[in-house]
Amino acid sequence: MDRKVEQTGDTRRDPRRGRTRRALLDAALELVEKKDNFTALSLRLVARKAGVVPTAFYRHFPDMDALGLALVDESFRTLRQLMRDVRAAGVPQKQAINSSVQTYIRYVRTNTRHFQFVAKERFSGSQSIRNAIRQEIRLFTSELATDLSRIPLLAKTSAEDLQMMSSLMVNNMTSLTEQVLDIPAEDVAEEMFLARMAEKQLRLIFLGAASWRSK
Amino acid sequence: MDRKVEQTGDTRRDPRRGRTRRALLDAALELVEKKDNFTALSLRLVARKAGVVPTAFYRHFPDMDALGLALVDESFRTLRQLMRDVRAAGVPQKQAINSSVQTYIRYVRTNTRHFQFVAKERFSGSQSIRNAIRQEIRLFTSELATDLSRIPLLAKTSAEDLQMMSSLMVNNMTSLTEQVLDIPAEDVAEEMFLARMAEKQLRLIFLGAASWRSK
DNA sequence: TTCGGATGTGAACATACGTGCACTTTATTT
DNA sequence: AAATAAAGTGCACGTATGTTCACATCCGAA
Repeated sequence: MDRKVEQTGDTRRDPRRGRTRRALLDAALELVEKKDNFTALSLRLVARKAGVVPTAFYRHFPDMDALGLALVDESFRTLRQLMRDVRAAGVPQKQAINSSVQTYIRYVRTNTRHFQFVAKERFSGSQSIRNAIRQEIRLFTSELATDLSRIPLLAKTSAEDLQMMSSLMVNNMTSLTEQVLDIPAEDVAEEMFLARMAEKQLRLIFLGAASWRSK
Repeated sequence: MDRKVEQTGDTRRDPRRGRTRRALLDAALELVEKKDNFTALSLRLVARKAGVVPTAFYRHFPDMDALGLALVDESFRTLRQLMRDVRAAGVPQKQAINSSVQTYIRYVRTNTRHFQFVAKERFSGSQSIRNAIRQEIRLFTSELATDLSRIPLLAKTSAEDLQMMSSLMVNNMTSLTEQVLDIPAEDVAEEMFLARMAEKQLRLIFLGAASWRSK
């Protein structure tokens, strides 16, 4: 954030910096797939994969943790983009559930490495990374809750109950994500099965929400 | 399992073996809390914490991965015990949901370290550990599905839909578990809030299941 | 063209790790 | 009391890691 120069010619001076920075981020993402873990990566390993000497790492990040935080940021930036697109198309009604799930799965597939990273680090990452991820998910859930409040059927549902419902849906999406990541990309049959299950689960949740009375 | 001697005097010869084995397992569990990760632990670190020289480790496990698998086994053994207790008390009806959630949370609290371990390694552990955990959860979900099938209201629900519902509930439990683990044990207010949310979510799921028609 | 800061390099350090090996200790079975 | 196998020890090795420092190279600004 405070990285950019205050002058206008930032893009002309940065190409080199930008490139190895990207290379480091990509190297880390790629290595997370192979080495089970982000914590399991070493600064030297990442630098090596990025085609750079270990000490060059420090020119871009103070330590591995900072790199991890950058990855969290990146991951949710793309997710937020998706959310915005979906929101622009209107809140999914029961009819639109199926296509939404399909879209989402395709999205997860095209951003596998970022989702893998988040799924893995969500609970086993460093303290700061865990916090960052949790914070993003919290935000995401809240936004979904306000989306829900605009559905006529849920117009008079209490704020707490809306939050409860959206967290239920986010849970479901999260779990779907992790299941999709856990099967090979070629197994389309299994993927379609997962999709059908997720659609049913979402539909069931909507059913429950429809007949929900605050008690 | 093939560890016990075939003779009768197993307990007289084993105390030493049994004790350091336990010490190693406990050391690992304790260190997982501090070091974010099981993969982040080193054989030497665990041995040190267990009060034993590194090479002694090999007398009990071929490598760290084996230790991890033993921990998975242990964790789910206790969870299965809980399941059996609950089942003995009958499948929770709507009235019993609240007390079930309370019971479960208390259970998570008294077995924090095992649950922490599973939550962390579920996605970021080694291949074999991930598989072991997934297998256990799958089994757990299936058992819950057959439990659900015994509820009169769901008597004529298809097997697939039952599976779908139980996985929805397991997701919810999983997420509750992880949320409970993420707040300090002293924060009873937040814990009660989580409990109330989880109860509502379960109730909503039951509501949805009740008005579920196979399509 | 020259200058200066950003980016990348290379060597070196202390430290930690996994594992192999020959050994001592311990406790039970004969 | 002697034998034996399991459990624990101590030492050594090759390898990997994070971080330091002084130095080289690049490239836009002056």
